[in-house]
Amino acid sequence: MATASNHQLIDLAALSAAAECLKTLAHPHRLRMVQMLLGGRYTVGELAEACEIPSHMASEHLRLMQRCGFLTPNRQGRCTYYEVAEPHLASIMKCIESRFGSG
Amino acid sequence: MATASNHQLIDLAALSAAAECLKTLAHPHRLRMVQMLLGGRYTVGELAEACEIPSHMASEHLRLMQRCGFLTPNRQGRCTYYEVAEPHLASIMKCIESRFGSG
DNA sequence: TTGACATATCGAAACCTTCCGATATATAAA
DNA sequence: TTTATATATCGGAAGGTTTCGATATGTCAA
Repeated sequence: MATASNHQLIDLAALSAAAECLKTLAHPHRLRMVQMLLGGRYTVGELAEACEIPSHMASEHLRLMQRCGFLTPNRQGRCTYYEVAEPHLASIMKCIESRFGSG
Repeated sequence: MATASNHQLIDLAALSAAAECLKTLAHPHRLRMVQMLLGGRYTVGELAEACEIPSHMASEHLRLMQRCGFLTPNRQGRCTYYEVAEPHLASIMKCIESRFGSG
């Protein structure tokens, strides 16, 4: 049976890694950034402006998300573009949108 | 177009609520509990034993998850059974399993 | 009522996160 | 080289989370 409902419990070490990633995602500004980046690439400054925070704080949020593999930076002249690097982010974000979106 | 890709950005207030919920989920013992409870109902003691923690700490984790609407308690004699109350938990957990599960 | 058991709550110590101002680096333009 | 712009990093203050032992509550059995 391919793709059978694999309902073994995940071991605690893997759950700790998952918890780390969820903790990283669990911030309103970071969620906004991820939601934007799922639709294309943006610079630090653009993301900062969308979240209404100073860009040095956006930079810090982006660093955290880079550290757990969600995003990758891509320097282009003076600007750094960030892009989504973790494909699972799209499906997690869809879950969040279906629960919290205005639809 | 029904179910068109609803790609408006969620407002920051809703993202804050989402972040709260994610933060609550973002703990290895709480993830283990949710994973178990998606397969049936369990008592505080059973969940504590599965996580290898004292039951008064399991009780605290369960209280947090109850507070954000994930679970509901159900007293039966001396035991309290907890059950999943938020249907979206199943799909979020599936995302997590597909990324971190041993499959 | 007493004792045993299951769960819940309290208060404090230890730890982690967020945020901020200041400063550093890296690139481009003058 | 100097200046301006964009991003990154540092150190510390404020606030939140986790964990623990101690204690309280709620239920059953004797």
